[in-house]
Amino acid sequence: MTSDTERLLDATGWQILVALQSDARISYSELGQHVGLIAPAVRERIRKFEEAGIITGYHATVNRRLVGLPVSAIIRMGLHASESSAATIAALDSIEEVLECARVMGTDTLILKVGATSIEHLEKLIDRLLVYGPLTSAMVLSTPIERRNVTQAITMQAQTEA
Amino acid sequence: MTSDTERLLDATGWQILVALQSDARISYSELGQHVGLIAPAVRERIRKFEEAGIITGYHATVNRRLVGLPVSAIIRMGLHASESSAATIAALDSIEEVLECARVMGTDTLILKVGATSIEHLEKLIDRLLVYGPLTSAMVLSTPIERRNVTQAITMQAQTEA
DNA sequence: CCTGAAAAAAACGGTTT
DNA sequence: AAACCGTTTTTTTCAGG
Repeated sequence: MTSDTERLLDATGWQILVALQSDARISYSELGQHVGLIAPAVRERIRKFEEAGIITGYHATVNRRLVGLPVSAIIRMGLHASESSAATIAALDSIEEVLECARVMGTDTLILKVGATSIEHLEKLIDRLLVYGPLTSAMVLSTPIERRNVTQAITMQAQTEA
Repeated sequence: MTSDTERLLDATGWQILVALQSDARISYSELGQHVGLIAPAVRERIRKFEEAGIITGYHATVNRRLVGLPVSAIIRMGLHASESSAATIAALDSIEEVLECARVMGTDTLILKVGATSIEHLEKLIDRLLVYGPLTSAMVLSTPIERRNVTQAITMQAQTEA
């Protein structure tokens, strides 16, 4: 955390950040009432968060099951000797079923989260991915923790432990 | 996809859904101009999406590195014979560093995404998680695909393939 | 799904500390 | 530099068709 950003992240700043993680469509006025500021002040704080790159976007979350993607899987993959990491990532970027992709250090090289309409669809997707490297697939049964807010507490906990 | 939801998911409905995934704070008026509807009509469409559970929320995304959580890891875990899945999930739910958790079918039982302030913090977190079962950890080096919109195309592709 | 009016919120500029 | 205040403009909301 640079000194530039920590100036923005006082108690009020964190309150705003947490509120927007919980409900990105809250109005500046209502948010202001929660944190004890007037709407334009809230607006200005948020603008600075965006400018600093602290807030990278606002996104609606959709229930994939209800829109036709009931199947999810987490796929770990290595890379064939012939496949460069950059080329593989570029290829994955063009596969819409790949919802997330992390480059990791460990047994595997990439870990993907994918969505599919059916088991058959998933099978075909796996075939397409096998081109780039060996896979280890795990079907998602449920998602007990879908998304957790980043709070000031997490970052403070480390300091008290240190 | 039930018949109840697919009535909402015509071409316009999908346009709205994709737009809100890209920018959850877009105004109804602006969204209406993109999809060829007037603001109240857009508002009503969105209300139905929320009512049907298709849109589950609107969330700001924060750059974890800039707010003090530069370290991320994906941790796969089994469960000790003595630990029930429900109890473990409840315990994980109280650990703020656990940002996501999926129950999976495969070699492992749970797959977590965690955030930490430092390597030391991550090490202590792993110690706390080890209580519940054996772990396999992979440090995240980068996230080439952070989040991809769910589009109509994905759900259609399967139909054309079938 | 559109129309039109009322209410609310956002955006803008100027002022204070 | 940051928050407040008041005004203008835009957006949202709600009635009815």
